[in-house]
Amino acid sequence: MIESLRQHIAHRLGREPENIQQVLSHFEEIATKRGDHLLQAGDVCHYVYFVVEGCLQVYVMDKNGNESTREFYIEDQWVTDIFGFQHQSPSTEFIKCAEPSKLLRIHFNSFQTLSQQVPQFAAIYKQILEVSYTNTVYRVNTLMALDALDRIKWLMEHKPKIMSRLSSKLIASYLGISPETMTRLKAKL
Amino acid sequence: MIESLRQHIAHRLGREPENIQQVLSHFEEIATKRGDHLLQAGDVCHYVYFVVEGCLQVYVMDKNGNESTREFYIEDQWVTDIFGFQHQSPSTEFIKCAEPSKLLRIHFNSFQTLSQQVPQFAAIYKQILEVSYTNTVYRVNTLMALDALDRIKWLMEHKPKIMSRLSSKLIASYLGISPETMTRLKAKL
DNA sequence: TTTGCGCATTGATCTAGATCAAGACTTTAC
DNA sequence: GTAAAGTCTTGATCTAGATCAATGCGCAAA
Repeated sequence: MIESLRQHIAHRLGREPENIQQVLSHFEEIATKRGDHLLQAGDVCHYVYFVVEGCLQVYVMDKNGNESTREFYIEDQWVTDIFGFQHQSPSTEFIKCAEPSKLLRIHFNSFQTLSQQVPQFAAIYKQILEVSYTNTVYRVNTLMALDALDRIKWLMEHKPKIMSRLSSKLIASYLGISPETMTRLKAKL
Repeated sequence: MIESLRQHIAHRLGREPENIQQVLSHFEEIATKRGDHLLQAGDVCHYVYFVVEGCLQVYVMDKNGNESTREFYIEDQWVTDIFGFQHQSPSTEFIKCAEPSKLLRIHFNSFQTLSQQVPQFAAIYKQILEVSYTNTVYRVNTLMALDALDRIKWLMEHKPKIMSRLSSKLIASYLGISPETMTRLKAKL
């Protein structure tokens, strides 16, 4: 399990750093069932998660109690509530397992230590930030500029794994449409 | 004009770094009129801009030719099309001056040089990335989970400067609603 | 000072997508 | 294996917000 993180890091840096063992030693393995929550809105997020296997859903709850999914994270991706984690303040988001998952997690304290002491770790964090920011910018633009049908097409083209692995209901909550509309629009593809 | 960037950097780092002059020397001052474009979709974005005075609008065009504004940037903020800039690839976004503005810009080559050679510059860049990412995450969540009226209230509370400085039309394009709806909802506040 | 263009407002109408409801199907739990 | 719960689909209806159209109002250019 930790092996998959080792490879991820080596791949990101283009080589395996000499202090990789020090980095890996701060991570803890956990296994979850579908539906398990890793974070509830209002709680402080103490961890960054690395998905070894499975899928995590990050969402908020609207005033009618509907889930709006900001993002899904699958194998080889990093997940946290970035603001709440950095400031160790209550989160506005939920993190839930959309599939039974195998995860590695690193605690805030370890994260701080590694960021300061291991330049390679800081470098990876910067890379993750850039990719995450870039993705989120696209997310805003597709939400604003595309209608429901084009958002479905966008997802099929850009995130085919998400499209095929998850339930229509979850995908609808990611696309900002109701499950019924999802059904009807899929017929038009 | 460059003085404002000097202060911004000193403030971000908590002190004025000894090599500040080297950093500042890579920036070029430009002044713009309202409506000037700094980037057109399809072009490669060669610069990162620092807003000394004024306001920049970053937007995309939907298939009906409507502008969807991803973000407005005012004094003391950094602007670029992050993905296109980093990869020096054609942009999907436009950057336009929403007000006559005074800007400092740094070219991609200089940016690369400073990132590699000046740790303080890299540190500031990481800070900007974190803040930008955090803001964009909130943007996705407000777009998805709030209705039009609540998005207006959110903007008034969290970005009062934007709300009071810019035209209703521009604000509507940021909130993802039509100018007519904007007029009608403002009456309900 | 005039001309004209972009913006704001208001009213009338339209529509994409939501909501409500009901039946069939598929997982999950014991 | 059966009960219970969640999911998918289809139909009927509703609604938030878009679009179209007309008017008045700044404000910028000549």
